[in-house]
Amino acid sequence: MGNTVKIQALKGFKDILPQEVALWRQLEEKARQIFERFTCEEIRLPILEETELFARSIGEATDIVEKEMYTFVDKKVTMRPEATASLLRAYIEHGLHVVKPVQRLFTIGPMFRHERPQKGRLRQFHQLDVEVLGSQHPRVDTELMAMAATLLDELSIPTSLEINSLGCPACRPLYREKLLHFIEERKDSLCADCRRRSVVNPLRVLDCKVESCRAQVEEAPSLVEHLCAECAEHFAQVRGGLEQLGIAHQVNKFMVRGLDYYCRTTFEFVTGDLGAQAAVGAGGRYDGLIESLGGPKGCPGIGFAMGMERLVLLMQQRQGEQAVAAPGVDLFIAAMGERAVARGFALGHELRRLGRSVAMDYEGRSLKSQMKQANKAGARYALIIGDDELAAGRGQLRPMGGEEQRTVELHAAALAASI
RNA sequence: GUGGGCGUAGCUCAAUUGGUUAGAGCACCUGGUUGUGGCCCAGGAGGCCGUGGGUUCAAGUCCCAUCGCUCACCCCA
Repeated sequence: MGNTVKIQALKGFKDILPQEVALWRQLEEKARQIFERFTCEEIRLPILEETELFARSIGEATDIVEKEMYTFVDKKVTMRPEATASLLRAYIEHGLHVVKPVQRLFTIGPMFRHERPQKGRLRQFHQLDVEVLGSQHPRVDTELMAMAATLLDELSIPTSLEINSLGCPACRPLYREKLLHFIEERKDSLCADCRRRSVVNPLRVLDCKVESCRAQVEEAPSLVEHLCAECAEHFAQVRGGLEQLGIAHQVNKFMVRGLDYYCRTTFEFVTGDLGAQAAVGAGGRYDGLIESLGGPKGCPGIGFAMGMERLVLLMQQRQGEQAVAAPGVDLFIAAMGERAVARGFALGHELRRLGRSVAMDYEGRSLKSQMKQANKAGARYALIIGDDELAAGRGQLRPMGGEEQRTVELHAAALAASI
């Protein structure tokens, strides 16, 4: 031990310890329950995909593809940095559009990005991901946001919903030109990052956090004012739908998305309780993407992802560190002496086969110590077996709640019935 | 990739202007008369003070380096 090198988890990779797992399960169960209420079906996807898939969908020039992917260079495969690409690959590969004209799918699992970790941001992180494929109806957009809002609401996580429209290939290029012109005019007074953005991804200048940039951007031409007739109508209907359902939201005309594939509706659920990581969920429409990945022509899609670490952090803030109920132990078998332990061991197995959770200590500790363990394990009953009990074929069944202890037959079926 | 903060027991933290065997709480183990949990009491175990150099009679404490964690920028869920 002395001179072995300590091995620890990789930077940005975290163990989720038993105590925390309870919260994760709570989140997963609630998410599945609500997604299924909105008739979404679960799909499970591989973690490794061809590198090409992500390069084509997310965009060659994005930070994710440029420098954050975990790629096996020699094999040309990558650990997924997000779920949409994989899900669409599966959708196309299995011809799911033929099976049903509108597919509602969700998936839950780990994603990988080689970023510098910080609060609410890890290198292996987990997302809830929902995609609706095959419809461009604005009600679908609304429904998806309604579903996310429902989940957050039922988790008691307060957020605000911000929406915007990014236009489509018909109107965005025109807007982009205008924006570039606007940026060019005041290039000298923008921050260094924004000057870089103006080349790489001009829309990003809109959501710069630097105060001096923000002030100027206020006067920048906005996306929503330059939408084509179809996009404007679509956006109006999405907003109308949200109002109809009573879902609070506000238009943030400076909200853009980092991934190339988004068009029209984009949205973000934001919180002020996570430091710099304000977005707990975000998504948008990507009508051209499926076709560009080799799917059916003109097939539209929309989806969103939620960061589970961020949700869990917020759940912890809401619920405090209160110990979530440990998995209940029905019976703790406290046996003294080798023969009694042997008998208890066999009895315990039978009880487990009968569906009871049974704990036992094999270390030969004192009865007092075993009772302490039973208490700590949260056992509902303790069964005490010693030489006397063994001889009589009976044991002492002690309810841990404080009720009177009684003598019981050492038969699994009888015991199972009384605990 | 760039900055700031922090590294002492499993966890949360103490340790005077550098001074001798580095402490506490929680958790853990064993007891508090025969074989009975929670509360209480007593005892025990548990640390190369992140690592490596340096200054000094003397370093957990000061200096340098390095590694790690963390927050923020960037980017994003």
